Amino acid sequence: MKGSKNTNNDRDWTDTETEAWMGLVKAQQLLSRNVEDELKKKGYPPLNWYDVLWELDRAEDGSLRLNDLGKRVLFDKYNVTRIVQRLEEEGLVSRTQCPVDGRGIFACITDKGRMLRREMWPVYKETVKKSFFSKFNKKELKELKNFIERIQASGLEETI
Amino acid sequence: MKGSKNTNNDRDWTDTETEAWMGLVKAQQLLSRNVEDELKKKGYPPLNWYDVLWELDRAEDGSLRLNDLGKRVLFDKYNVTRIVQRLEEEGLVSRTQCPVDGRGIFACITDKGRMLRREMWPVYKETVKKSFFSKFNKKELKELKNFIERIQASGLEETI
DNA sequence: TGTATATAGTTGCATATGCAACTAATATGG
DNA sequence: CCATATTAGTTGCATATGCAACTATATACA
Repeated sequence: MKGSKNTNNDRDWTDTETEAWMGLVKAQQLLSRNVEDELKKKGYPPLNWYDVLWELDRAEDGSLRLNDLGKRVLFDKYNVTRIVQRLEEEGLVSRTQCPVDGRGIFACITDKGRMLRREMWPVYKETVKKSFFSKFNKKELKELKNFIERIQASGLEETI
Repeated sequence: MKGSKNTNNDRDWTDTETEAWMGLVKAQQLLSRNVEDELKKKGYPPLNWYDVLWELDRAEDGSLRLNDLGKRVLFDKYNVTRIVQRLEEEGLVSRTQCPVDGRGIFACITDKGRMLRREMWPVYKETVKKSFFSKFNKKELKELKNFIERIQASGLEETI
């Protein structure tokens, strides 16, 4: 009625599976939180903003349809509307009507936006490097990358 | 002035690093979202709740100090207060004063709470199995687990 | 012992997110 | 060309989260 491994007719995952899953979730949460905290500590905006700026910065002409942007950063459309609105208020992004599709709106990163992203980058970079990359050598990292890519590959289809 | 790899004096991460990092973040977000959606679709409460119930269910006596609980599920303390409050309103958890530490509060899972968790489990389980475990064989999974554990190990210290 | 400091938990207020209903524009199919 | 269904984006309202200030207990230490 007790024992250390209690309540276990849940034993339909192996320990390895459970640990892999839990590990993945916690690891990502921890790492993201580290970055988030670091940014906050230095007075920068949240990770969300960085992600959006980054996607825009690297996109053709520094701009994307809200729709596309949303897919890339994995935000729901109403959140895209809102974050872009906030970014616009800060002058980091501008919004323009799409000429060919009357429904479409482009978000376009401004110089100020590019600057900000560039300032945030070292903080981001160093944190991830310290708490993630530093744990692996080149070969391992490549293996890890390959593993992770396999998850994603089909994860995407699921969501469509 | 253009080219496909633009804006790149950010080249202080290798491609592998960038992809590993981005992959990790996106993969976890996608997977969690899949689970979340599946739960919602079947009329169950959010993943948050599941995580809390799970930690309590497997804990000694089905109860934990809010503080400990928070550490395990990676919530800030005010969010612990609140989620436990909501769970209590639903009769899934009860709160009791800690006898030895006057500041401490225990959250204790109720039978109803255990039941609910058990009902949610198959949904959770199947989703993760389908979108995660199914991509790997036993050996690979173990490797992946080991990788991930390495991140966590030190990630935790960072946050203390 | 008495004072200072740290820890556990809560709460008010501001902000962010989720949901569902809405507008406007495009695609589809007769 | 018209009626209908889709898609992009927005918005009001409810809920959840973050922050900072607060209470109460516990610990440290002079």
